[in-house]
Amino acid sequence: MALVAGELDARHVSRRGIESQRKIIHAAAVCFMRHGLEKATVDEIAQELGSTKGRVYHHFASKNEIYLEVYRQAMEYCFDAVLPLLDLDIPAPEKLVRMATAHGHVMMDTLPFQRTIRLGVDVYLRGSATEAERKVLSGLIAMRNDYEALYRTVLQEGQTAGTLSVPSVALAGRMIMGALNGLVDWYRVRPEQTRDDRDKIAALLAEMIVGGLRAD
Amino acid sequence: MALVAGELDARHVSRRGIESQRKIIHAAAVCFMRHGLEKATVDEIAQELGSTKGRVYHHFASKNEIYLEVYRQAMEYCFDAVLPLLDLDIPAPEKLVRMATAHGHVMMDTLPFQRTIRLGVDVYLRGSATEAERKVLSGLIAMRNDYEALYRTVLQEGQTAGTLSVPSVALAGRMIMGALNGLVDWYRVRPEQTRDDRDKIAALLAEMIVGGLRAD
DNA sequence: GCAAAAACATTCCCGTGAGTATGTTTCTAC
DNA sequence: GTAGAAACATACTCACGGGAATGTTTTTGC
Repeated sequence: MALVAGELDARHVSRRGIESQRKIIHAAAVCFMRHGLEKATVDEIAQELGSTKGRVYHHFASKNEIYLEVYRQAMEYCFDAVLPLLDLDIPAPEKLVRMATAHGHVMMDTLPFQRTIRLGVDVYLRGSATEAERKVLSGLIAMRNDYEALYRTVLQEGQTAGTLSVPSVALAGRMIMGALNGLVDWYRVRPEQTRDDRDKIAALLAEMIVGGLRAD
Repeated sequence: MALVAGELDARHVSRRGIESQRKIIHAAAVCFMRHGLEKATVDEIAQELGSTKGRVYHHFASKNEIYLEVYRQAMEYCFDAVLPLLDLDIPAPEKLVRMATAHGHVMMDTLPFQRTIRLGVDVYLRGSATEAERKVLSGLIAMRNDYEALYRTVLQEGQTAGTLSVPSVALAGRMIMGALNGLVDWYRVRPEQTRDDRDKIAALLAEMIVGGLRAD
């Protein structure tokens, strides 16, 4: 049932239904972040909505399916923020800084989602997943690889152009992702934090990361 | 029961008992890495030992306690590798590279342990833990903070000495940890991988990370 | 060599939470 | 306005796994 990982089937879905699904996904992300993927119960997700389990299982076939949808949403946030920057006609180092900054912002702005996919990644779903679910998961992992490939592309660009000094594109890509994704481990949303604070975090982080790769 | 997080009580423990505990901890780390903290059952841990649940519960009061011990062990590995380097009388950038390299090696060499603490961190144990367990966990988190502080100390050293250019010591520390710990997300042990391969990974990674912080 | 304690194995209990079955309400189409 | 389907709520089932209870073997101290 439901739209498994964006598989928009032809089945008629009302506006209200879509909106309900959106809310469930979001509530699930919050619960997953709070208690982990397993500890977060479906009842709890429903309660977060001010609703009951019936609503959740009307829109999703299983808890796994919800998780997969959170995953997909998280990846979409990343792509939406970074893809537009690729077309910019600027030197690779600058482009990389822009991409890293954007990614940092996404991490902070969509924290529950990003933290969720970090918790489970591929370890969750082992065994307890159906064949179909595993297939969706493979697609999502491929999606994440594609995303990371964007960075590698720019790294290679800079290496070729001579503006970057990258001893290993693969390793540099890993390093960038690690440093940026680490944000979800320590960043905490605080009410007194302004937009400016997040800007500064993202900018400084991006500059430090790319700094080690600039050609001197 | 058992040595909760190194709390070596006066109770007499035989050499055989100690060894048994060690094996349980190690088997648990492997299982935790494979299936996550919740999915990994105590029965499975016992099976990994070629034993039964009775053995496990003879040495540990709960599954949580095992997890805490894995956590502590993981941190100890880190400290053991990095602490000696602090006394070296070399410039901060070099020292930082050495520390980062050592940390990278630990990540790869003790993968199951490091991956385990990454899975749960503080999210696991929420609610289902006893007061005592939570207290031990706090201690372990403090331990991790202390470890990260080692890096911040050297960062500050370099900044003061003028050999490093660190806009934010706190943020730089986070960045370094993120980039290094990210290793456990993508590094996979492969039989054909030599010691040399790991050396190269650790060295390149460390250089890229610190490179962005050197004073020009 | 013999208690007694440690180091296990075996068996059982029982709460928890995913998923289901079924009822009730609200919307939509005609 | 009235079927009928979508969108929920309520109540139930049932497997799984943590931990306890209990039995058995091995080690250790004297």
